[in-house]
Amino acid sequence: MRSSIRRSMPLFPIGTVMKLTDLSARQIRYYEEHQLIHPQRTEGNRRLFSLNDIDRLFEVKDLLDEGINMAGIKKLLLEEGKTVVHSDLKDEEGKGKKDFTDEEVRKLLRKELINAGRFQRPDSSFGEKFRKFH
DNA sequence: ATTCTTACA
DNA sequence: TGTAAGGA
Repeated sequence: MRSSIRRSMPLFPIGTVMKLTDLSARQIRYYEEHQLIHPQRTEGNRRLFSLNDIDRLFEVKDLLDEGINMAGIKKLLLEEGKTVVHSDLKDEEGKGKKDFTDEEVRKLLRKELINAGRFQRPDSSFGEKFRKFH
């Protein structure tokens, strides 16, 4: 299939994920405890989230808005999780979910790099834009 | 400046 | 879930 960057590649620190998903660090870490996401760690023990982790976070957020509790969310996402967790080479097959094109990924990464070396900037639209890819 | 873990007036 | 504390 197309030449895409593996969606499970560790890329963003928790701060970025917070802005993207509009979830608190507390919530993100809590969902990790519940095996809903599996961010990797850097040598310094910092979490690095992949695009798959972020997708999952959005799903969790949606389910939460629908009034579903952790137990329910885990039951729903954990099954599918078996596919996502080990999806280094393939993860969209049979799930009906679109994959990011290299250009889309590069676009996101570029934005990250640009904002990485600058002060604090309140961004409220990126999360929605990102979400639109779904 | 950021993120991490632990714990709870 | 928020938030403070103390270290990396």
